Amino acid sequence: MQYNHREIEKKWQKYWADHHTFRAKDDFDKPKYYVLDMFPYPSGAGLHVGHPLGYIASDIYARYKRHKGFNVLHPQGYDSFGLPAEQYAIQTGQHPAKTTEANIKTYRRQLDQIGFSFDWSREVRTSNPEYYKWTQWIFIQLFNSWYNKDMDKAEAIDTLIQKFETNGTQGVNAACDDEVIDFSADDWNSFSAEKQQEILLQYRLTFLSDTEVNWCPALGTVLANDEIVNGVSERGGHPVVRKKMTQWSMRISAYAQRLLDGLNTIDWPQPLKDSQTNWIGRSQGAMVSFQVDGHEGEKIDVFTTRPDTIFGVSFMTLAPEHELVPKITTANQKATVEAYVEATAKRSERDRMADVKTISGAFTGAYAIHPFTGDKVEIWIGDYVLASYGTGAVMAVPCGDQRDYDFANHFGIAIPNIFEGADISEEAFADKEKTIITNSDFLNGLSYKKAMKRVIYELEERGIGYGKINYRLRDAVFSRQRYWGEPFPVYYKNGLPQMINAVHLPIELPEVEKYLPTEDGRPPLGNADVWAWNVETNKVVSNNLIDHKTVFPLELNTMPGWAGSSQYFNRYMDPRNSEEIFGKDKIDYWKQVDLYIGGSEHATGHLLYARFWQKFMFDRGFVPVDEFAKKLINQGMILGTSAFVCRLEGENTILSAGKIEGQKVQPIHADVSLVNASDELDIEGFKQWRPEFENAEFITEDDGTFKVSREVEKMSKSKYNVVNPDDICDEYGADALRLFEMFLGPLEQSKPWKTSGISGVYSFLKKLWKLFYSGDELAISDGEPTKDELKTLHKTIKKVEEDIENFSFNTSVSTFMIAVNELTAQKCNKREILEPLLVLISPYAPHIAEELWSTLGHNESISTVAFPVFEQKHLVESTKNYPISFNGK
RNA sequence: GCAGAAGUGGUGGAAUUGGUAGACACGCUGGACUUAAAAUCCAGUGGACAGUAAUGUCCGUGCGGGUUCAAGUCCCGCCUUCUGUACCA
Repeated sequence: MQYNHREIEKKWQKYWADHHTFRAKDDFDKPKYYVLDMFPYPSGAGLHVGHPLGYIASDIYARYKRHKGFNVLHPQGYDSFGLPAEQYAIQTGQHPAKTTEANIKTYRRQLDQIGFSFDWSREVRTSNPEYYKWTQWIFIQLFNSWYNKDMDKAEAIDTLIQKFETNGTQGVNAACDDEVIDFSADDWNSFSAEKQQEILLQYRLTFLSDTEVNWCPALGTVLANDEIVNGVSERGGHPVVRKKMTQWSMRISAYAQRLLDGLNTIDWPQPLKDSQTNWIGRSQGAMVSFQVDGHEGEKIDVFTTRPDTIFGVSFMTLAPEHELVPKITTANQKATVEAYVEATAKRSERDRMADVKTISGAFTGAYAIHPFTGDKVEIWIGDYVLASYGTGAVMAVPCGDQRDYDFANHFGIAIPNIFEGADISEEAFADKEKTIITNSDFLNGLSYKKAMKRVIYELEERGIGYGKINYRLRDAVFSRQRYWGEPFPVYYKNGLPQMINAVHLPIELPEVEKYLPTEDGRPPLGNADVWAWNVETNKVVSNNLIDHKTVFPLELNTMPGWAGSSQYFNRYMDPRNSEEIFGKDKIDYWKQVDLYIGGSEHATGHLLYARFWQKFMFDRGFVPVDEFAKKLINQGMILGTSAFVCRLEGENTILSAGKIEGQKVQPIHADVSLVNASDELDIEGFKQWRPEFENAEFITEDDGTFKVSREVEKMSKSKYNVVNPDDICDEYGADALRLFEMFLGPLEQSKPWKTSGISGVYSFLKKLWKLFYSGDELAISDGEPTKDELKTLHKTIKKVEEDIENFSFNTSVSTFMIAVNELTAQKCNKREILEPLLVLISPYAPHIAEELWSTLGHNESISTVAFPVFEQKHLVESTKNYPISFNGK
């Protein structure tokens, strides 16, 4: 019998589906293991061979854990709300639900043919109302919570109301808006219900506020900071401008410190932790107030990480957008300042970033009073100070900060030196360790550390400042002006948001005529005719009925992409529960993801928000652990190996790779499917594919072949180097694809794909098959294995087990090859050797393992057969060559 | 600029703890089978030099130093590539 991958792979995929082989059981006595892939967005383009890399790795691990006796949860689903489907809807008028459904079908077919052991009975889709019901539910929980800094956790809003009722704001230590007012218990109790709601909104973990947002006119929506790359939208590369809008926000900043601390408790890659640490951006320093000379009551607050250098302040710089700028600018300087402010406003964010070197600014004519010396210091504006960070103002210490130094130099401002023994003639001195302060009154002679302590003490003593820890992390804007996302369970009464009672969820996305914003600039849901809430019937009703008494308008924004992906890992534990987001017994058993595999591009988006929601859910007692994923691995990218033909410049002559030396040529991408394993181009195929070269002259190598030159690039359609897993599965089979993807190299590294290499693993599978068959006959012996055969088996068990535990899947594939090569040489056909070998191989190449396992007479799937146990005694040698070394050789 | 990762044959990579560098594959070369090709199988394959040959000698893990009986691996200094991030006060 011949190895026929097409037949056996189909057969076993059907068997697994029919027998629900990979269904995770809620068998609470068994040890559990939860393996999860990052939520895929089902794009219209389908999968290329780079996408399944992580899925294959996680699948191997999941199957391995089943062999090891674990109850394995290995689910899959779709992050099915998102921009591309909506953009497509805008262009074609097709409902995004329809295209999403079609894309999911393609995705599912592609995933199925690779033989993954997913428990599809638990599939979730974020765009499914049964699922987003719980996304809306969590939103309501966030709305009904505040952050108690004294307890360092989120609490129900009721506990805050109690505090207000008994003591007012006295003793309340909460994460809240900046401009909250203080009041007594009596005040509170005399406030109108509306006023009380307005105040509470300033404390809730999700809240409405007028925020400066990143507005993308081309996409017609706001974008989160992590959705903007180099000042343009990540998707589409459209320009982004700042704009003030009323938006829902999430008070993630309340969790900044805990998000930072939690990183120490989880086994995630260091680069990923570093980028989260960076994004949170903790810095320790002090707030200092500077009075403005001649403007009674006006002060400039600055945050500084170097309060020890305060005696080196020789000017102040405000961001051009700073609110004080128009107030304090003198008549003399007005024209200059206004011109500068206007010029910076015009410069796009992108220009500002691209052009870091140019120093610009303007003097306001006003002066601030140095809080210690009482000296007058000039107040400047400059665009190197960002309005969005800190207070939008800095105390400039040119001798200790390079940007201040450059600014001072450029405008001829004095640079007083406050560092003992430091040379500041060329550049600023910023070495904290070597700092000794001088020319600084009470700080003279102190080191950085001592001076910090002392100056903060003085600032607090004199009431002009205080020590502070600042975070770069901003509260996350949670509203999107989009159609294809979760609707908010919110209606408006007198302009104040009201939560719909959770028992009436889900609030389903309404039908609209058009998916674009309305003509008067409201979000797409503004096009819906039936989008109002009746508080008596608790139903969504026609807009015509809005009377602001029993029928109210519903929220027009929808939630952002990360809403649905921030708790999906918990929902998988109990995905069909319609009473609760998940049962307590289920979450207590499955607890958290044990192994999470996905790309590093989610470092500061999904992975930060999901950790935030998990901590919130933990605080409120819904989940038992405050980190959702114990271990995380970032799989590397699979790159394409592009093929080029070279055309002689200005002529219609195309040269083979060996003929281009010394010639002026232009490289042209050739489709990789037209190139064979020896880099030879199918010239006729190429001519058909690019008819403009039909009459071109092809200069071949001396042996008559035409060779392309190759280069490793990102896999993309435009580079014609995309390889489709469908083709690979058809020609070589899923087992070969799985083995080859692992064989390419270490999981976490990026590596180039070259289809020619797959013949190696394919012939390995054929050799494995041949161990069982002699000609057409199954030839298996029940005889005693020899010493050598046992040695081969046991060293393979040892190595493969170590490899899987270390996620070193590439090396176990070579180990299999060595084992099969050795057993072939030994002419081994012993059941006692081949059966355990099949179990070893089955996580990697499950179809062939199942097929051979059943031909050995087993009626049950191999998937839960115990993993073979390594025995040291088989590796002991009877004779051994000892290498002897002289001088290390 | 900052942070992280990586530099090993023609190519992907292996060497998990400092102990025979290049496992396993791809490709290439030669051979068998075939009218021929594909497929399959067998042998060889880091470089240089010497020898008819078996074989031997030397050089070799980005570069320059160092530690050690012994370094791809450890230490110091540089170079290059990739990835992330950036006027963050």
